[in-house]
Amino acid sequence: MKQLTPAEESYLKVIYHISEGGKRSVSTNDISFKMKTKPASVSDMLRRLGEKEVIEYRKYYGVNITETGKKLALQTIRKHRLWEVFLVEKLRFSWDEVHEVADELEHIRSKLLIQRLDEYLGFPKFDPHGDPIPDEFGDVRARPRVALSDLEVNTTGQIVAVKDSSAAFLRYLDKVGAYIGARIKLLEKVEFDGSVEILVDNKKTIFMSKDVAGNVLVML
Amino acid sequence: MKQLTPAEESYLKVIYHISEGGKRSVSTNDISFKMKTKPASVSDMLRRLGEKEVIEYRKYYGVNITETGKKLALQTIRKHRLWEVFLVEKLRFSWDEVHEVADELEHIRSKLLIQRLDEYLGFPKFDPHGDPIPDEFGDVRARPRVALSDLEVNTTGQIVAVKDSSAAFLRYLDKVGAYIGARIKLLEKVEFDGSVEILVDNKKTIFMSKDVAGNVLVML
DNA sequence: TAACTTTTTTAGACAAATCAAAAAATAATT
DNA sequence: AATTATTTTTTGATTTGTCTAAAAAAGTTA
Ligand SMILES: [Mn+2]
Ligand SMILES: [Mn+2]
Ligand SMILES: [Mn+2]
Ligand SMILES: [Mn+2]
Repeated sequence: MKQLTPAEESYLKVIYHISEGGKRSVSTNDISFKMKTKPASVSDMLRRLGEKEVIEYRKYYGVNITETGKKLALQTIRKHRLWEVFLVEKLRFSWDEVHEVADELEHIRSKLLIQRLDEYLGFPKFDPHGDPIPDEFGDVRARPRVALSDLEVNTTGQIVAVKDSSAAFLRYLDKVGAYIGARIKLLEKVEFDGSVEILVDNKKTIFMSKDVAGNVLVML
Repeated sequence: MKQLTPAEESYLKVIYHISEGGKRSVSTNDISFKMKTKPASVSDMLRRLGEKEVIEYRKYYGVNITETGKKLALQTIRKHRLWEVFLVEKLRFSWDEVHEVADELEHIRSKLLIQRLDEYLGFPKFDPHGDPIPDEFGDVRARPRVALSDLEVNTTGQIVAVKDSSAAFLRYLDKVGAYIGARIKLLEKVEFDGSVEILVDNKKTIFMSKDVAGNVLVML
């Protein structure tokens, strides 16, 4: 019985994402925050996910995702990101509009659909936010990336992803003219507040607060 | 409260389709057959749909769809058919593979998605089975069509739709070489069993049983 | 009209997903 | 270590969607 319901898939995806954030065990509260549900609902869901053996659940001590759980989560993430590419590349959505729709589309269950979509999109390796798209076996080829805020002055690089992909943040980046693929050079870093000044495509200078720069990921 | 759940949308769509089939009131049994659920489940759903005023429900006497119900059903049908076009035109699905996937995709709720999909597909007027795609206001421009079995000998026409769009039937049509858009001429009609012989694209002759011909729709 | 058949509804149960309120366990602080 | 604060789980309810079995209504036939 490895078949998950849409809700279970969503919870598992969230658990996977929090796990990847480095922390050892994932807490009920963290999940409830990300899922926008109450902790009581989470406890209930954890019991079910535990029964299906996609997580290891020790009451009061949080959860750890299992290997099968990880595989399943990566399949959902793959679908989510492929749909995001579709929405942006083919339907002219902007990168801040795709997330909610992809959150629905990711639960459509058809192997053929995803294979064909992947092919149709030209087997993309990254989604509109620069996140890697797992292959059909759940393998992700991650590229080394560093926060813009951690760069040293005069270093050059390329914006490859964003850490925060909330609509508000993405629209802000649009406004200031930062985008995935942009060639950048760190011109100045203010000691006082950690804010930075960067040169984009050898043309335009942008100022960013430390907070913003910390959510922009760069490949050297 | 005009928002329907996916299940409610599916029931309503089925009720709409049966209604269009000419019958006055739609029976619980007919719905249960099409929905592949038990009559008891249907009764329950009819109560809910009645409360939401998308159908008029008189216990024991079947249901009639209301005007608002019709509007909503047509929106779901629009989405279903647009997705079918997408699957066939863009993802190389064959016309017998699209139905189940479209039945899932049709419930994705995003106005923008459907607008953009429509635009991306070039505002198609018919789906892969020749059925008309309602516009965003629920208007359908139906074209006059007649069953191949009702044609007179020597009449010419064009195959524009199928009445039965089960995978088995569609694959059979593929096998014999009948397709939407084919120019045909009725060569012979056997009195004995109602079977017909047709000429396709002035090239190939096909034999069809009365049953098959009755499910192929032609425009003169 | 009465008896039988078919259809439909009701009653009672269950699984999934959610919540609020209360209880229990764990963590933090004096 | 005892008290307080926080987190997590439990309990009990609710909604949606489904089922089986039983009851009721409608339709058909003799
Ligand atoms: Mn996303
Ligand atoms: Mn993304
Ligand atoms: Mn269909
Ligand atoms: Mn169709």
